[in-house]
Amino acid sequence: MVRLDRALIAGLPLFSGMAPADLDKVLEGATSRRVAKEGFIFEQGGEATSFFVLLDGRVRVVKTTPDGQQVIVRYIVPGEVLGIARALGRNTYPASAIAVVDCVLLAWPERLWPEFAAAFPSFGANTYKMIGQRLDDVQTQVVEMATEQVEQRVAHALLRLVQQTGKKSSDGILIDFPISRQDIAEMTGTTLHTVSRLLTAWEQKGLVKSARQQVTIVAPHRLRLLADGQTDSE
Amino acid sequence: MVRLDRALIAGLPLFSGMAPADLDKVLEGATSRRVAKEGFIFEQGGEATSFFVLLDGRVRVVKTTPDGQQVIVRYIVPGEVLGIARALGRNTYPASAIAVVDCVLLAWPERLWPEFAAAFPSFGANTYKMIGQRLDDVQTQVVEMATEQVEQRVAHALLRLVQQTGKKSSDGILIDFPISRQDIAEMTGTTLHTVSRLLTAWEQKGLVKSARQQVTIVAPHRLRLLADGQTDSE
DNA sequence: CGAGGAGTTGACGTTGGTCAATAAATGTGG
DNA sequence: CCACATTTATTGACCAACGTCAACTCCTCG
Repeated sequence: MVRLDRALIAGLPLFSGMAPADLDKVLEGATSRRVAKEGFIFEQGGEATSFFVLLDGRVRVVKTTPDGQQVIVRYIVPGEVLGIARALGRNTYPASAIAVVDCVLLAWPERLWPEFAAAFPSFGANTYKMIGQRLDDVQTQVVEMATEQVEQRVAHALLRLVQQTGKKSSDGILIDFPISRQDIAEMTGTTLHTVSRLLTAWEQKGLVKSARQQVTIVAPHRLRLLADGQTDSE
Repeated sequence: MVRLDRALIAGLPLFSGMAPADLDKVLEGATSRRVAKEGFIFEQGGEATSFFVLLDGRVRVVKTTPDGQQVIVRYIVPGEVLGIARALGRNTYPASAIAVVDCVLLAWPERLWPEFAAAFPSFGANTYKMIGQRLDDVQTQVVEMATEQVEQRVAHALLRLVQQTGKKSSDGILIDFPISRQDIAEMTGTTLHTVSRLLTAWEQKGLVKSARQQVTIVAPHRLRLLADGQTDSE
């Protein structure tokens, strides 16, 4: 068994404030896991056996309705936690997690969560913070969906992705993983057609550049104005 | 100072599993508070000083957008907790809480939350469960907003209210607090006009009965079918 | 009794979804 | 390396859901 290096997790918000020796103890319970692009990390409705930290890659968290429609709940970037269903009192996963690109994760059995929370005080506090942040995010999303037009919602979604995974490129800021029109539609509750039309319109105005499974934000500031409801007199 | 009786909180999920002596300790930090109908319990953006348990009444939790639009995030019924912002790492309230009818609450200074969590293990576990439930609720709401038509969303909202606060009456199940068309609209991201039209249509079909600030569900099962997308061939 | 809040309803217009056809890019097997 | 299938994206035509605007009624409270 390969010994995992504590440097892997030392910098993560969830483990911040913990002593090096404690980090080693945490790592004793962990196993590392690779998941190929488009592979499932866990599936909606499946028994919640493990929770994860993403070390490398991108993960898409998706909820599927009984009639098969999909909604992308969030994207996960390295350093974030996923699959903490049981820690929150559930014993099945409420959504599916899918590798957007090849991914590397650490996995722990769910039963260790309460042990960690009991043994390491900062772990518990960090958890509350993280969940609080997440609750906030999703509540903001509800407000957006209730009050904004599609154009604003899509703009907000792109800006959030840029914030999370933006990478400077020659043309502007690139969303650093493959993302289709369909994906954006599933994040914002619209259709790929409408997203396509919006992106081409924005491209003509010089706000974004897009290609197959790729979006670059050229003028973030102007996109933000649009997202916040400026009717963009042009 | 009036001594509060531990029976007030003994039955609540948040405090379940705690010893009577511990309940008394918890109550030592509490003060009771009355808020008149339409009064604010706390305000969005205000410094988070206290968290609360609702003992009697109904509370509406509302988020207001920069341009003044309102979204009703949830309704609180007796026994539930509200205002736990700081426990989740925030120091301002992310929404406003307004008494829908005259209310009685218990209030604790926010700084006691971590103390309770540290001193009483079941308190921490109960908190996780509660937050988990709430996260789940609001995520379900996002999925609904993304995939359903207005009619289904309104139906789901009413069914949820019935579940939470339904009271048997001669005509069916009454939503047991004053609720306007505007309120329902703010829960579902639509307009009072559309809600009004839906309710009159449903009333003609015998699904509901409505009056000023009052809704009674006559045929919950048929409303559920409608909510779940049966196009209701009639 | 008057005013303001809540609700209803009609007419109309717009947003954005549906349907359909086509093109471009990517992967696959021979 | 080419032919073909598949996935992704674009774009036009059409239309329905639902929001907007406006007028009016009814209830409740002071």
